[in-house]
Amino acid sequence: MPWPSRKRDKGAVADKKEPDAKIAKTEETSDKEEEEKSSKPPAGSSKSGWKNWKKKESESGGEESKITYCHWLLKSEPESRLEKGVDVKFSVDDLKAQPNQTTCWDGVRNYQARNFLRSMKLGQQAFFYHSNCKEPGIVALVKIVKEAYPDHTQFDQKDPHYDSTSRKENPKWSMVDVQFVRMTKRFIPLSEIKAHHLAHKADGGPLKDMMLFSRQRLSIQPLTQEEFDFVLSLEEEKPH
DNA sequence: GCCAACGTTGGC
DNA sequence: GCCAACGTTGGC
Repeated sequence: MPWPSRKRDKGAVADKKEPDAKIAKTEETSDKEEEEKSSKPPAGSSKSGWKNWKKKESESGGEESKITYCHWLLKSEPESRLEKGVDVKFSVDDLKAQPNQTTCWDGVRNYQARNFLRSMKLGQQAFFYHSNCKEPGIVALVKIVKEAYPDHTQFDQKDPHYDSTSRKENPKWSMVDVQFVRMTKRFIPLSEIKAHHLAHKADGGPLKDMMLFSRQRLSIQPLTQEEFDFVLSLEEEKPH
């Protein structure tokens, strides 16, 4: 079942040696486990960390952590690049070439991205985004066909995303399965989305808070319904 | 290839 | 717990 797949998001944790203590305070506060679904501080985490996270959230998104997201943007690199000797390229054509045009989205090693992965629901749609390439932008629509389960690559020493600190009894990292739905009617370049984002920051339009720009390094990001609808409507327009 | 943004690490 | 150094992401 594990299809070969090389998604983006090597996250900073890929070769960390000493996890725990410190980490538990910083990112795990915001991201660790499932506690944060509720709006209370995770058990055993520092309050200040939680508060900071909440603050950051409202600053960048203007939304509360309560809102449930229904749409996503997934970054993947369409051009070859070696990571620990392994090519991490995974373009939309690579996705289409998979059995059932389905892949497991492995290799995510960033806590915030992981938590978004874990909140994905069966059938939800996502944009497939090409990053770190000549023409960054949205190329396709995909959907979640299997909800979060342990990412086996964290236990595989040969894998570039191996995490020696993760225990089988309590895996740190998750993945979902995604299936190709269709190409967008045209390529929607980052530059165009960004131009709308800038305009909307001035006039309060739907892309004013889009995470692609406020959390530029996050490889898995949620979109609000309005953001999703607006971006999708761009495929009907003439390119410019 | 450059480098800004930003997350992580580790000394103090 | 602060913060400088460091490493990675990813646009350009």
